[in-house]
Formats: sequence, structure tokens, C-alpha cells
Amino acid sequence: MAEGKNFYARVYDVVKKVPAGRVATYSQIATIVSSPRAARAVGWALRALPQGHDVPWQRVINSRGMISIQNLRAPKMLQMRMLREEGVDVMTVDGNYFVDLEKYLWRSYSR
DNA sequence: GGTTTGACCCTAA
DNA sequence: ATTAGGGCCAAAC
Repeated sequence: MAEGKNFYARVYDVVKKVPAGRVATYSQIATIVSSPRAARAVGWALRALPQGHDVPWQRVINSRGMISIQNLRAPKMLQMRMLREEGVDVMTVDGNYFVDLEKYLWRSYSR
């Protein structure tokens, strides 16, 4: 899978493979594309998403299943709504949004 | 080319 | 259990 591409492209490619109604974690994406410790780099890649992208960035969350996004262009509220549109049950706790990883975590290689 | 930043993660106090 | 700190990787300054 596109291993010769840039880091960005690889991250996007993996995120695109996440099916609707499922979520993936940053470290999971990092593990697939490169190193398990490159979770921050994945965040960088998603942060720099180009306009007109077709990357379902809303399906990528942290390991605790919490949405800690602070990007103005992509409010947590928006992500929460998009996930719910896909059938993912998003819980609201103290202004933060949580997703049940045990239930919605994407498992492509580990099963 | 060293320093800073960032949508993170893990360990220790 | 909650909070604080350091570490990791890749890009922008």
C-alpha cells in the first residue's frame, strides 16, 4: 500500500480505509504507516489536510476514544455530529466527546 | 540545520 | 484515581 509516498499520503491512505461507522486511533494509524510512536506525526498529517480532501478524519481519535481536537476549522462538535451520522454512538461527558472503542474500533489486521 | 510546535501516548508521583 | 512531566516522530520557522 503506497509505501513510496510521503508520510502524509500514507496516513491519508490508511484513514480512507477506515469504514464508515468505525473509528481508529492515532497510534493505530501510526503503527500501520510507520512507527507505533508516531502518533503525533499522524496528528500533524491530519492537521494539514488539504482542501477538498476525501479523508474521513473524523474517524480518527485518541486511544481513550476521546476527541481532543482543538482545530478551529474542525470543531469537536462537527466531528461528533459526523460520527453520529455514520451510526457511531458518541457520548458527551463534561463538554468532551467519547466513543466506545471496544465497540467501534476498526480492526483490519488484528482480529 | 537547530529550535519549536502539534488533532498524542506512557509512566511516575 | 487524577495530575504532571517527559518522550516520540515529522514538518514548519
